[in-house]
Amino acid sequence: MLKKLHTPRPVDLAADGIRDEILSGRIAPGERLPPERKLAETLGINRQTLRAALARLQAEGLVEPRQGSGITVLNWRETAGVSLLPHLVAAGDLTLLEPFLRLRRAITAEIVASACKRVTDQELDERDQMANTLVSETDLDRLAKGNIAFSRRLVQLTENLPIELLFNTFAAIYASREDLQAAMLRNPDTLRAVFPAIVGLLRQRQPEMARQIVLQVLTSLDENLVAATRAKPDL
Amino acid sequence: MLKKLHTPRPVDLAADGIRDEILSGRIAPGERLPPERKLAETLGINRQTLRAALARLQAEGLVEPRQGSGITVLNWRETAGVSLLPHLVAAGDLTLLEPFLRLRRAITAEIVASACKRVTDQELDERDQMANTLVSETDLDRLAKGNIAFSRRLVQLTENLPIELLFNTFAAIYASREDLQAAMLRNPDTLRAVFPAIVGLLRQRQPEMARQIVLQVLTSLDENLVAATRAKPDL
DNA sequence: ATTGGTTGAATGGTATAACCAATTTGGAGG
DNA sequence: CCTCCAAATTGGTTATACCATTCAACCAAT
Repeated sequence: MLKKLHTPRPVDLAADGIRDEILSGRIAPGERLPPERKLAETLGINRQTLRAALARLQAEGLVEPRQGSGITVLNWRETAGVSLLPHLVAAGDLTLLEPFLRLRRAITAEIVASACKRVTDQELDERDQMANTLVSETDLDRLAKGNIAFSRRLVQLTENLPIELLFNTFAAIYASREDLQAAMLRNPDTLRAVFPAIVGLLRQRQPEMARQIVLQVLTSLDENLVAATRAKPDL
Repeated sequence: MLKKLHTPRPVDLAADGIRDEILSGRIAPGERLPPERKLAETLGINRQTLRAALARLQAEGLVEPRQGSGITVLNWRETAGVSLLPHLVAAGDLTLLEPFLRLRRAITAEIVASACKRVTDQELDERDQMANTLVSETDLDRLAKGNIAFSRRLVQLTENLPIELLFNTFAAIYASREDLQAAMLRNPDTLRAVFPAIVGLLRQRQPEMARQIVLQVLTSLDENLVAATRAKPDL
């Protein structure tokens, strides 16, 4: 049940390669990529395959082609969307961890606060049961999966589609780097303690108080995580 | 200086068409798209062009092709990223406004709180000057642009790349629907009053207090905006 | 010399056809 | 009924040609 390690596809190699050129700054914003025909020859792939790769980069907000003119490299810090985040963390930039966690806990606080307003008694019981199952979960892999599932259910409670989509991007980040998830599971007890705590907050139905508590608690947890990864840079 | 209204390109039409089919639910998650060859013929375009359109949808997390098997439609509520948001609001779903604003103000509060910790005296003076310019700005278009610029500068203060990227997505939404931005400018005075208020919060350098105030104020403003758009559904 | 339009090259967008690679399907053989 | 293999199905890639847009060089008229 290991990862597929099929021969990497040309389109993936091309997209990753060009993306790396842009993100590293070796191709500056405002510059233009070589013409497709030339670039394809350089990369040793067909022009159509190259175009497929370029389509991805365009969707990510890194480049903008213009017929007759060329393909200009955009200033991705001002044009790229959150979809770029998984690629950035995949590149291994550890300084992204702290900012990312900061964003995540702001969102999480909003989620819990919003859920406080909408949660029904039935939902409360279901989450309570789910939390009880998770606190006694010993298998770390299932604990991680349960964490995602619990969080997603919480998100769905808010009936906030934009937040749901943002959560999906977060989940994609975890998926792209298992080591990140592993780091979060370094001391599983703290994670296990989170679920009942959240249920307790939901039960009180005091949104703003819940928001502040979540912010406080997560800030403390995240600081530990950052410190731990700094000590062990193998993440 | 109007919009280019060149003949819409086949790849755009195809991508938008298929995306709409998926988002509207006419193609259910788990189902498979017709084979590329057949679908291309149906749409009256070439297979390569169709593949370019499919590449976008894949980047957005709507479909997942598998060689030999077919192209399966994903459950986009669980797989799509925030990059889908502009397309959703472009589709005209007004119920998205309130959730979106809720997310936006949670982020904004985090931005201001984070900026409180990092702002330098020099930055403070520059933002103060910028705010003073904006409060007396009468041209609505320039006010809107100044708003974006002011906000972006604030985001950059946080030195939080994930939040920067998220902000870019928000900016893309405004760009995709000018009417949304117009709605926010309906009573410009409230917007103009925001800039000095934020500078005042930065000056106090009390992050958590700033967060709560921003949340309170924006909640009030956003409620008015939602109510206004409900009254005038022309947004 | 400046302005204006024209022409041609450069470059991204689309079309057609063929072949490769992974998957699925269905029948032969046990 | 099960297993296994071969053919059909389907996405991935290559090759080639042509269309549409942009831009620069050039030329002519003022």
